[in-house]
Amino acid sequence: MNEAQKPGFSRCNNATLRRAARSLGRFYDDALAPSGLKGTQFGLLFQIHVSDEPAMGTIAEALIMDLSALGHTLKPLIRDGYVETFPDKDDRRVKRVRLTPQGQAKLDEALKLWSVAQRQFEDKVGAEQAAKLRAALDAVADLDLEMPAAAPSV
Amino acid sequence: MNEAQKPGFSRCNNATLRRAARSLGRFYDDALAPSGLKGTQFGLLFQIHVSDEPAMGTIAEALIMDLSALGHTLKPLIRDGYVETFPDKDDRRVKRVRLTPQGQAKLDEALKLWSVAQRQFEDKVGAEQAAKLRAALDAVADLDLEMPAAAPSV
DNA sequence: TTCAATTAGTGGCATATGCCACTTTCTGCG
DNA sequence: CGCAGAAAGTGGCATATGCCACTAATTGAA
Repeated sequence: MNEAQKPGFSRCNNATLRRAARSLGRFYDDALAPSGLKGTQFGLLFQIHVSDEPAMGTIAEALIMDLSALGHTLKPLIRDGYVETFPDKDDRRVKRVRLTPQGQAKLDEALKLWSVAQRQFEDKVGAEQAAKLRAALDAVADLDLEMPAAAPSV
Repeated sequence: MNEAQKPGFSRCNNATLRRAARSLGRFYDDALAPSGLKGTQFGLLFQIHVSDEPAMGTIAEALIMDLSALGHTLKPLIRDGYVETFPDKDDRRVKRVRLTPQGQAKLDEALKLWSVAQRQFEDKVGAEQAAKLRAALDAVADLDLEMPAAAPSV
């Protein structure tokens, strides 16, 4: 790859991040394939699992994803019977989410496959390096980035 | 966010990466919004720009994306007149891609918006840190990760 | 030369994500 | 109490990505 190609391109933090995400995503997807889950779905099931019947908004916030996107992503998981929703007792606007027994089982199954990929990855880059990378990524994700927004004088 | 939530989740390198990508993606998307381009489209136009009438396969390889995905992503850009394709002179299977004059203009326009976002980001995390992060991400993207693939004895 | 295998793309199908407009509930204030 | 405004989701629409099956064009070897 000559000077003009990747280097110039990779100065963009966003593009570099997406590129890495596509690459790693395929790897984890492949690893999880036997379970029938995608990496994203696995992550979502796991997030639900470690939370306590979270509200949709809570999940969306934790994963930094759009609420409606979460709704869309949840649909196949509900359709396949891995997840179910129910209204909050005190606020009928709130919809809570939990794993079904099948969802729990599927997650357990996927966790085994995930471990293999995770270990493989960490063997390659080093557990320490991986942890640092994740920390850096979390920091980036939680940055309070905002466009100058046309600098309102007020 | 208590112990059970983000920390457990964020042990997954893939999930952490996607989360950061969603977050940063929105930031760059917002910045580019006035141009009408998404971050991905901007990246794609730029990649085409710095390459020399690349074949689709070449672009897909550089961006580590599926060839068919590239084809899909290219469609809106072609429809909007920013990009055009033409067959390779020597190999009729190969389809080459280039920016139209409008595409070039749009890229120039978007580059200004991109710079603002890029600068903003680097002011926050430090240019040095950002460069390190990109290097780490490129390293991850280019890792030769492969599943044991059921260890074929042959 | 001829045909099997390989290579480059396409189209269909499915998930991943976002934004926007709209509905339903709540909340807070007058 | 009653209504304006906020908060939580939904549905529609569009792009982002991948996989698979299939077509067209090339290549390599018999």
